[in-house]
Formats: sequence, structure tokens, C-alpha cells
Amino acid sequence: MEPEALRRVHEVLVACFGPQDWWPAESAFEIMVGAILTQNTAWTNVERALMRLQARIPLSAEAILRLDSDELADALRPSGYFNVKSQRLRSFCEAYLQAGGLSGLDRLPTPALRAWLLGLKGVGPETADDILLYAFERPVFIVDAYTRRIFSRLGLLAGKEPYERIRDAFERALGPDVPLLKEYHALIVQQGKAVCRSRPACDRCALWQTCAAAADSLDPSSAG
DNA sequence: TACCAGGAGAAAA
DNA sequence: TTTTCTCATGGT
Repeated sequence: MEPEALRRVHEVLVACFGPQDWWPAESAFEIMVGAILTQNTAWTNVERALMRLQARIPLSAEAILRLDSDELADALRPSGYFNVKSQRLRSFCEAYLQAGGLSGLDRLPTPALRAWLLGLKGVGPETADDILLYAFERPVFIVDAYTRRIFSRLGLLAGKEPYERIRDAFERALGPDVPLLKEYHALIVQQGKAVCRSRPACDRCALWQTCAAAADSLDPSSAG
């Protein structure tokens, strides 16, 4: 993964979409809850679920654990997979409190914190890195379906590389720059929504084509 | 009506 | 080890 190519893509995405200022949440704990609820789910549905949950309880691990299981699942219904996600959220809250909450976990070095997250049921690599980057402000790169789609379109990824290989390549190329890593992922999500799965790109990908043209214009080797 | 969305875990091959 | 199946609502 060429660092220069990744920086150029970032320039193009900033030019197309502007600053994103992510993650949309009021607290680190809300980021963690959102990261679990957004698994394979549109963010608008996650927002509905968060609103329903906050209409019932203040958003805290203690309050979630006090909530009846059925009522928790019902609150999460709009985010889909509500039975699965209610169990995952409860087990996350139990482990979170046991580990000393935000301050307790924040004392861990990044590799240990990542290992702790990955040891939780329902937290895979993407969710763990969402939490590490946005809730704990640790320098990790998040690899999601949009990352694979966009960078395979650009010819920079084959698309089926293992998660860790892609993450490592991006982190080495971009360096431990938390604001950059946050913004880059947010921009990828914005761009990813404009890129459909069909090949070659269809009309729905007009925005993507605009960005691709902008990328070409920034690439001195592709002039002409 | 059919497809897709900011995944993860379990089972099957 | 890799692939397939399951979980589920809401928008287009």
C-alpha cells in the first residue's frame, strides 16, 4: 500500500465531502453502544434504536444492565438483529463495568485494550477498532466493507485480503495520527455510500466517478 | 418485490 | 482453513 496513494485519496475525499468531524455521539460510552448497534446496519436505524433506548434510561452500562432483557431488545428493535444485539450489549456492559469502566480501560496500552475488546462476544475486529479509534482515541485504522469496496475499485486492494493485513498496511502508511485516522474512516463511509457494488460503476456512482476524476487529476502519473 | 446497510459467530465443507 | 448460514428492521 503506497503511502502517497493513500494520502492522495484522502485529499480527494476531503475535497469532495469536506470535514466530517466523527463519531456522531455525546459520549465515549455512546460511541461504544453505537459501534455494536451499527453492525451490518444503516446508521439511521441505529439512531432510532439509540433514541428509543434513551427514552427509557440514561445511557450508561449500569442502566442498561438494570433494564429488563425483553425491554432492551424492544428498544433496539429498529437497529435490526435486536435479539442478538441486546445480548451483545448486555455482555459488553458487564465486561465494561468489571474492567473499571472508561477510566479503567483507558489505562491499558492499545494492544492490550484491543485484545480485551476482541475477547468479548459480539465484538469483532471492525467493532473493536471503531471503539479504539473513536471512544479511546487510539491510532488504529478501521477496515469496513466500504474500505474494501473503494480501494479495490481504485486497484489498491484485491478486496479479500485478511482484515489485519489491510489494517496494518493503512496504519503503516498513515502513521499514528488519530485525527487523520478518524477523518479518513468517516470520509470512506461517506464515499462508500456513493459506490454501488456493480462493476463497472453504474449511474448511481456518479459521485464516485467525480471523485475518481478528481483523483486522476491529483495524480501526476495519470496526466493526460 | 427484492436488495442492501459502517458485522460477528457458529456450523458446514 | 475457508465458506456458508443466521440474525432482522427500515429505506429505496
